[in-house]
Parts: sequence; C-alpha cells; structure tokens
Amino acid sequence: MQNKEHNDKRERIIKAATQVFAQNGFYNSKISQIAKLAKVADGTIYLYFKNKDDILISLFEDEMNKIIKNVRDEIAQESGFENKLRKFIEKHLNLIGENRQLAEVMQIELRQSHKFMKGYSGTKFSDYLNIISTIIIQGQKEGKVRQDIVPGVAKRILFGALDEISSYWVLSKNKKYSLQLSGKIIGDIFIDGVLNPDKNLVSAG
Amino acid sequence: MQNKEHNDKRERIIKAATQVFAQNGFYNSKISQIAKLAKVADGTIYLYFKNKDDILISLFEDEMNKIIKNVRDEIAQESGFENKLRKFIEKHLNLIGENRQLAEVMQIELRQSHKFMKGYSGTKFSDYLNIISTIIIQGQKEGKVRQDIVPGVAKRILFGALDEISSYWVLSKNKKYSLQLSGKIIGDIFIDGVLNPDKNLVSAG
Amino acid sequence: MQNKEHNDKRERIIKAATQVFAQNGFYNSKISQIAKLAKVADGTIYLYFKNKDDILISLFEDEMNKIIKNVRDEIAQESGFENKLRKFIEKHLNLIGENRQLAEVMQIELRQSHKFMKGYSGTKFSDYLNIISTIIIQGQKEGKVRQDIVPGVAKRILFGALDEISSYWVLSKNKKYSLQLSGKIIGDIFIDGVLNPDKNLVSAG
Amino acid sequence: MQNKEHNDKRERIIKAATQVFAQNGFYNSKISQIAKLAKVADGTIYLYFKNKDDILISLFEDEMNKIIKNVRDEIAQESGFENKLRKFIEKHLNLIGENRQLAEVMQIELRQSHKFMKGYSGTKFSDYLNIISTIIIQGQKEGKVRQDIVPGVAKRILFGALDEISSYWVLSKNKKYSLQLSGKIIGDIFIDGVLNPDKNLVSAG
DNA sequence: GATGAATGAGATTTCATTCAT
DNA sequence: TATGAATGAAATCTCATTCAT
Repeated sequence: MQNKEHNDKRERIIKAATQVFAQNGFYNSKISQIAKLAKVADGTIYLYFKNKDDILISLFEDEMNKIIKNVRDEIAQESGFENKLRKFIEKHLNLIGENRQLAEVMQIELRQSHKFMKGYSGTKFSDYLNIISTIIIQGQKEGKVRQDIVPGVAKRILFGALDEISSYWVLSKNKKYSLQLSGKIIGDIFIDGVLNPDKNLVSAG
Repeated sequence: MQNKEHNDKRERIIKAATQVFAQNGFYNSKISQIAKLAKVADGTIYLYFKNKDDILISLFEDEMNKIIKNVRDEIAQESGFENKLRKFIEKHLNLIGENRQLAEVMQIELRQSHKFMKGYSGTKFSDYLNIISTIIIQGQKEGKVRQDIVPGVAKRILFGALDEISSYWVLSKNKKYSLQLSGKIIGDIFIDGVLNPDKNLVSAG
Repeated sequence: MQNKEHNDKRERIIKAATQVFAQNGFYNSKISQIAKLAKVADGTIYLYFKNKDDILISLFEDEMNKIIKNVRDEIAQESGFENKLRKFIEKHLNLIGENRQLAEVMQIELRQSHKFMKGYSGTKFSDYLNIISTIIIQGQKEGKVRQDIVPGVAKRILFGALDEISSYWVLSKNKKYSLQLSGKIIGDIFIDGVLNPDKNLVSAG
Repeated sequence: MQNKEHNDKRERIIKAATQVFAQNGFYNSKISQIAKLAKVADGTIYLYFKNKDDILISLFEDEMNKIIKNVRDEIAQESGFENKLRKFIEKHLNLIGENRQLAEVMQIELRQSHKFMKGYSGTKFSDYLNIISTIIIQGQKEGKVRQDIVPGVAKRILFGALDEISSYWVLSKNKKYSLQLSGKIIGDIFIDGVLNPDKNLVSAG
C-alpha cells in the first residue's frame, strides 16, 4: 500500500515532468510547475529524485525500458529481415504519433542535455539502437543484406532518418506528410539501399 | 578601419561563443565567459547582439550563409544526380570533421533552442535542406530516381542520417568509424534506395 | 501561527523598506539592504512583494489605510466645521512628527514615483484628501464657509500647505519653527480665509 | 562665435533634458536619450556638465534665475501687499501653465532628488520663496497683515498650496478646474486668512 | 572641442534545493 | 513521508562615464 502510493506519486511526477519539459524545454521548466501539475509539494519531488537532471534521466530510462520491451516483443513475432525492419519503423513512428509529448522530450531535450549530465551513460539508448543492428546482422546472415554494410553505422543511418522525420513532424504546425507515408518511404529507401544486388535481381526477375 | 575593428569584434564574439556553447551548452554558458574569451567587456557584447539568444541565432545564420554558399558552389561543379548527391554528403561530413565545435553547437544547441526563440523562422536551415531536394528532383527528371520518392520527405531522411552520424561522431570519445566510411555507406544506401529499379536492372545487366 | 509568522515577515520588510527608502530614496535603495535590515534573505522579499515598486506601493497603501482610519475616527469625535478642521491639521502634523521616516517616504518618494507605476490608481491618497473636502462641505452646509470656495480645490490648498510645511520640517536640519506653531498658523489662515464674511462680521461685532 | 556655439549646445542639452526628465523622470531618463534629442554625442554632454545630477541642478538653477528675475520685475510694478501677492500667484500659475514640462521637472524630480545631490544647497529655491515672505513683511508694515503670521511659515503655506494645485494640474488628465479659478481661490483664502481683522472690519465697513 | 565605442560595476530577480514542522 | 516557506547564489543586462581618435 505504502509502496503503491509511492509508485503512484513517482509516476505522477514523471508524467507531469514529461508534459512540462515538452512544453517549455528542460531549462525553461520549473520544479514548481512540475510539482503543481503532479499535485505534490515542491519538496516531495526531492524524495523521489535526486535533482532536476535526475527527473529527465529517470523519465528517459523508464520510458525506454517500456519501449524497448514493447518493440522487441513485436519484432520477435515477425519473421525475416525485411518484415522485422518494417515493423521496427512502424513501431517507432507509432510511438511518436501516439505520445507526442514524450517524443518531444526524448528527441529534443535529452539530446541536448545528456552531454551535461555527469554519470549518465546512455545505455538505454544504445540498447534501442541495437535492436536495429541485430536485425541488419540477421539480414546479412540470411544473405539479404550486403556484407559491406556496417551494422553499427547502418543502425544510426536508419535511426537518424526516423528521428529527423519525427522531429519535423513533432515541431511543424502543418503536418504536410503523414507519418505513415514517411515511414513507407524510409522503409523503401533503406531496405532497397541495403539489399544485396544479386538477390535484388533474383527478386526482380 | 572603424568598420574593420567593428567586424573584428563581432567575429571574435561569435567565435568565442561557438567555443563556449560547444563546451558547456547554451544554457550553461555564461555571457562573462564569452566576453572573457573574446577579450571584450561583458557590456560590449550587447552592442553587437540583442541578448544571449541573439548570439546563438546570429552564430547559426552567419555560419549557415557561408556553408550554403560553399556547398552550392561545389555541387554546381558536379554533373548528374549521383555525383551531386555524393558531393553533398562529402561536404556535409567534411564540415563536421573540420570544425567540431561549430558542429556541436549547430547540431545540439540549436535544435534544442530554436523551439523557444520566438520570431526565429529557421529559413537558413530550410535553405540548406532544399539543396538536397533540388538534387533529388533533378534525379527524378533524369529518370534516375523513382517517382514515388517525395523529395520533401527524402531530404529529411538523408539529412537525418547525416546528422545522426555526425552527432555520434561529435559526441563519442572513441571514433569507431571514420566519417569517410560512414559517408560512403550513407551514399550507397540512400542512392541505391531511391534509384529507379528499371535503371537498376539495366545498370546491373 | 503560520499566519502570524507570515505577517510578521511582511511587516518587517515594510518597516525595513520605510527606513531604507527614507534614508536613500527609492532609486538609491537596494533590495539587499532592505532584506538585511529585515533579517530575511533577498529572495524572501519576492514571496511577499511582486517587485521593488510593489514594496513602495504596498507600504503606502498599508500606512494610508491605518492613517485614514485613525484620522476619520478622531474627526468624528469633534463637532463643527472649525474643530474638525483644526483636528485634521493637528493629526496630520502629528503623524509627520511622530514617524519621520514614514513621512519622508510618503512625501518624497511616492510623489516622485507614482507617475511611473502603471496601474496604480492612487485611490488611497484620494480618500485622504476627501476627508478635507467632506469637512469643507459640512462647513458650507453650516453656513460657515463661503459658497464660492470649491471643495475640490480647497482640499488641495490645505493639503499642499500642510505637505510643504511637513516636507520642510522633514528635510531641514535645524527645525526653526515647531510643527505646532506652523499648524496653528495654517489653521488660522485657512479657516479665516474660507469663512463667510457675514459670519465674520457678526463674530467680530 | 565659439562661445555662441558653446551656449547653443549647452542650452540644447538643458532643453532636451527638461523634456526627457519630464517624460520619464530623472532616474528613468538615459543620458543617451538626452544626447540624441539634443543632437550631440553622449560624450559631449560631459563637456558641459559634470554628471547626470549636474544636468538636473543646472537646469533648475538656470530656469530659476530666469523665473525669479521675471517674477520680481513684475511684482515691482504692482503696489500694495494684496496686488503684489495676487500677481505672484498669477505669475506662478502662468509659468506652470505655459511650460508644463519644466514644471513637471521642477515639481517632481527636483523635490525627490535634491536630498541626494551632495553639495546642492537649494539657494535658488529659497530665493524664490523669499519673494513671498518679502511681500508678507511689507503687508505687515502696511498694517494689513496680522503680526502673528510668521512670514517664514506663511511663505511655505502659500507655496505649498500653489505647488499642490500645480502638481495636480500637471499630472491629472482631465483638468477639472482651471488654473485661473484655482488661483483666484488660493488668493481669496490666503489673503483673507492673513488680513488683520481690524482692517477687515474697516474695509468691510 | 566633439565623438561614440567600449567599459565594467552593480542590482534585480529567479529558482533549485533545503529543512523545520 | 509530505510540505512549502525560506534561502541565497548566481547571471543577465543596463547605462553612466571615459578616452582614444
């Protein structure tokens, strides 16, 4: 019970922080705003988090854990390199589309801030990227993906593309292109781009 | 003479700000640090810039102007969609490699901050991205690039990939992959990914 | 208890501000001085007041409320136009004499500042002046005061006279004339000056 | 020629300062504003005045010299205590009416500031007030004014009344009462108020 | 004399964090 | 645990004044 109450408050703070950070940016957000929105006292926040930075990091890690688990589960249900990759793209963009505020914080704030947060390793983010490289490696084993594609580079290329599309979508007022259309194009370009030309011929023949 | 001195000071401040912002991030940078590094009095900065935000924006616009001009000139000397695109990628990554501090500020700080700078339109950034879409459109006219590739989406996909690779390179201590290698892979994936399959077959045949 | 502490601090700040403003003038007074004298932290002041201007206005309104109530009560106990007016004069000068610092602030600082305090209506001051006009109107009803005396003008004439005498007394080092003597002369001049000549004749006859 | 130019600049600065001080108050006025309005460089002001305070004091003394001379001359042409006094009131209010900006500065700024200007004696102001006491003393010699009226007090009473009326007129948007009407009432009250009652009877008889 | 760019001291205000209750 | 009043360090920006030209 105590514990439940505890978690409840922690979660309320994280949720409020997500909203506030998304709206004002990390540096322009005030602890008191978060406290107010979470319906706790300012001081209470310091019972759950070491300091302001810690809220951002915790928020990120909490959400990343959920996301990584979720994405991994879904991808496990797909078979074949291409299907898995398209599923990853779909899931990523869905997450952005469904939780815009979280997306903003993760995209904008964390990128800016993590350089300055001592002791933060960014492992979770690495874990997320490695979902992509694992798929690519599998593709190479399947003989689908060219051997000269370095998975450690390719994972960043795909993530960067997704991230930029997401940023634009999050920040722009008039959403010119849907996330779905963008996702399709990303998938087309990336998959065609990494495919083994031999297989390509075969599949085209 | 007066004018030269004037420009000199303005430039010194921009240069110092680049260094300081890169090192500490915009919000953790102090005007006094910049002034000290630029060897001017704190107050002098306000003769050249409206406020702290204005330094960041000016820095960005100044550099963007130079970069855009430079990149456009170089691309103009190349012929054909593929050459132009590879040149763009090469130039972008060279800029990152040659001026790491500037790159850090442009990549990290501006992305975070521009949301909060009222009245800043970000035209320069748009201009830069449009160099890419112009090349893609040319590729479509040449019959090289598939018609279902939306240039407005593709430009962000390529930029996102370059940007992420650059961010990683800028932030990581041990630079595992060279920018050159990464650039080659980006080019390979992106170009193969957008090529018209018919041409592809022909070129493969 | 909480509340008492609260009021205590607010009052301590007001009191300290009165002293500091009186000594240095509003613009030459520093928040830190006031805080130090009030034995609170600089930031604490901003829990009770919006800004520096607000301290001055609050100080004025707080004191005016007390003064107006006090003066009105005392005047209510007097009967007849002349007695009431002499009592007003006596009370006004007593207030100056008893609380020189408050007087200085109210006389000098507020007069200078209120032009620049947007949104400050100065109602309290008006209320105070209207105590005088009320007495004059009563005098006119009693047939004592000439009908051609415009109460709205006369109230300022009397207040101006009192104010100048007070300013002089507050600012001059060697107080040549006592407030009492000055008060008597003001009363003599003003009352004789507004009396109905007919009554005057009668009373002289 | 040099000298004429010199005076011209000095005067332009004084004139500009009057305008700027009147509009913004002394402490909210910037040297650069005054310089701009006077069409001189900021630094030029320091060739004519020691510092910002000195501008205010000089402005005051310059104008006071003119005013005192002017008022004295006009009064000298009147005969008898009552005429002289009414002329003084008329002149004072005319000055306010004719040069509102100067009036504002003299009334509001100087009053506030002179406490804080080291070494400023305020002699000119004293000279001005003594015009009044001289008239009153003459009135006492003529047997018109009661002996128990202390001229040093009475001069402040009259000045205070005039000053308050003027302040109100200068600051209020809708000028409810004309300066002329107010002047008549001040004269009526003050003169009747100081007159010897014996003379009063005689003059009434 | 005249200029105006440069100076740099200094004050208000904010806000993360603490701690007595 | 929870509170929220109090703290006080710290930073942006202003502007009177100076001084090299």
